[in-house]
Amino acid sequence: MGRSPCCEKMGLKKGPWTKEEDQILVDYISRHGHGNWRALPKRAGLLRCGKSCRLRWINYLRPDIKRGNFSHEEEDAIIKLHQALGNRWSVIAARLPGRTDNEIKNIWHTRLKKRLNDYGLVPPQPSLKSKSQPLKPFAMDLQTPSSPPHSSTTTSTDVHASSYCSISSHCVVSDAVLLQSDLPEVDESFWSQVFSSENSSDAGDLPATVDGESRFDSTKNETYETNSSVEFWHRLFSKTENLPVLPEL
DNA sequence: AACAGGCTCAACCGCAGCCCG
DNA sequence: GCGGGCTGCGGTTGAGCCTGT
Repeated sequence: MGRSPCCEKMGLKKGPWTKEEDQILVDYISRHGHGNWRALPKRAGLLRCGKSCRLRWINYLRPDIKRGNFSHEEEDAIIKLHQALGNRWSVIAARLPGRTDNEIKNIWHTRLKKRLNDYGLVPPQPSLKSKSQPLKPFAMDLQTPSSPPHSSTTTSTDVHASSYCSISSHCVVSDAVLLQSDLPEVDESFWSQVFSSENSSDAGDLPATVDGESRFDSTKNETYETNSSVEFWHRLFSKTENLPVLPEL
């Protein structure tokens, strides 16, 4: 095994990327795909290591990256998923289309963790040491409550959710269970649909907080106005709180 | 206006696991 | 089955920005 030597080579640039470098990388990948990351910088004419190129592409340049503030729903989803999955940022990111693991990790450490601490709800340190433990995929249903979760039976892979979930919406539910069956896979087009309609005349159908403007501010002790998404999570957890708890993931 | 402390986030580091010869 | 190379992941860092005094 051992560490890849590519970043140790002399003469490779480090630090913030310039617009020119970004452009070169985007141009190259859009034309040829990334292929072998290690070989990419040389082929593209970049004085960067492949690792750096990969990170820049995945975390910043990818066309499907959704920039901007996290919505209330996304923050809730992160909190819940973190409770269920632990620090498996890439898995959490996979449930939040358009968001990167790095971004989610940052949000968690800078805002959400602090927010939970403010409420005296210290997030547990999940005992998920092994990356190889199988996780049956599920997805957070972040759609509006007008499209209710799928009704179906409980499965053995239901994910135990948190007692501190929905802090941002003041919707704390104890020992709730996030059902895989309640959380259908998110269509990758979902976010683009939601956020493209955000500015449309149909935006009234969307949760009031989806634009991130009316976020909860724990430092000011302000709450979100009750909105449909809050009701949705409340319904979800209320509906499921008596269901059996999963064994540890 | 200046400074200090806090916060954010892009980027780096190093390990672990997967893949392939 | 083994070993080396590559990729992906999570933890950490630090520069720049923000906010309060």
